Amino acid sequence: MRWDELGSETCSVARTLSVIGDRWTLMILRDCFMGVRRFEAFEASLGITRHVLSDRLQKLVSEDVLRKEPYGEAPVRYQYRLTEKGFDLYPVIMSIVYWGDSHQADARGAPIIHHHKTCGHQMHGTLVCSECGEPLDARSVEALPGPGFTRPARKPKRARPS
Amino acid sequence: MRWDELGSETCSVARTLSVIGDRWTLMILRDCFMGVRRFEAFEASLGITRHVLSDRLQKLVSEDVLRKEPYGEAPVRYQYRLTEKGFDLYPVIMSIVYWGDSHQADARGAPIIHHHKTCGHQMHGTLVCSECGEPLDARSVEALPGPGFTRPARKPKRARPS
DNA sequence: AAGGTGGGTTCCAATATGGAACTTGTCAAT
DNA sequence: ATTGACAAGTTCCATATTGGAACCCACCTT
Repeated sequence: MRWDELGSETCSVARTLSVIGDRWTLMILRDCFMGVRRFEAFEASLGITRHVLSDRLQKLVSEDVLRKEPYGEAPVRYQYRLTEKGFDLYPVIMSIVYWGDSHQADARGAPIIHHHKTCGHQMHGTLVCSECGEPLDARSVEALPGPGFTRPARKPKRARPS
Repeated sequence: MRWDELGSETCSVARTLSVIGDRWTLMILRDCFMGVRRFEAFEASLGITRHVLSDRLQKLVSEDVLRKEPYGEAPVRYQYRLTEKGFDLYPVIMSIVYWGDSHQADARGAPIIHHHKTCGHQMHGTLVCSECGEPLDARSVEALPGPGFTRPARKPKRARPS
């Protein structure tokens, strides 16, 4: 399966990864959530090549995750900002951050701590059940076919020449 | 910045992505959470090439996200299973699933629904504050330097020949 | 011994990425 | 009116990474 076919899979993971699942896109989005907006700022922050950055930003804009808006006048400059759809990726980023803090941090601890303005505490994101509020773990969740389910067309094993 | 340098960045997103942030790894992990264990089963499910699959499984094993265990006897077969560290990626996968369900599903709805055995409801994962339990959104969270923080060494802009 | 299976490796062509230089439009200073 | 600077890209080429298919090997089964 090639990368551009992923988006048409009957799987929300595949569909999401067809948008954000490449080498650099999530790093770009991390920067967006940190307030980075300008082309050169992404470049400096990420060490990504301009070529790839340009390509990824365009893809994110075409997927409606970012929008490109002009600002200033004469000279007009552009900034890339998260759309609501892009904002909704916050749980993905925060889950990634927490896993990194838990499992990939050096001895000193997490590089960044998060402060919840609503309650005033230092916190991390926790995934809970939308219905009962209990923390989720894989063992207590069953996956069942939903309304958009299509039985995967199992690719026939390539026939060996007989 | 090259891919193999990502892991040494002072950022939990970068560190996490150095482990799971490539084209196929998250798809492999999705399969793991769905109960796929054998080499050929991953291949059939993903349509990934054997070469890349082999490489990714080895990387995940070396990062302690999966472990390779022999089972059966004569012939010995192998299976790849999630470690606890791998299991902890569940929130990442579920956040990705929910975003895909919300924004990339077709008109029929989500391909998979989730049933929480603990409470008996159909549900999705929600990210909440670990302290107050309120749903999180980016606007209500401040990021501050933590114990493992190191001021990023800003790469000097390459000097233009004067 | 011939064929099947699981779990890989090897090889080559096609893609994608890294690195650096070049382009375009606009401003600001000399 | 030129020179230089800056933001935001594009272009070009060398190097890495993938996709696709074939090959390998140990161990069954018939």
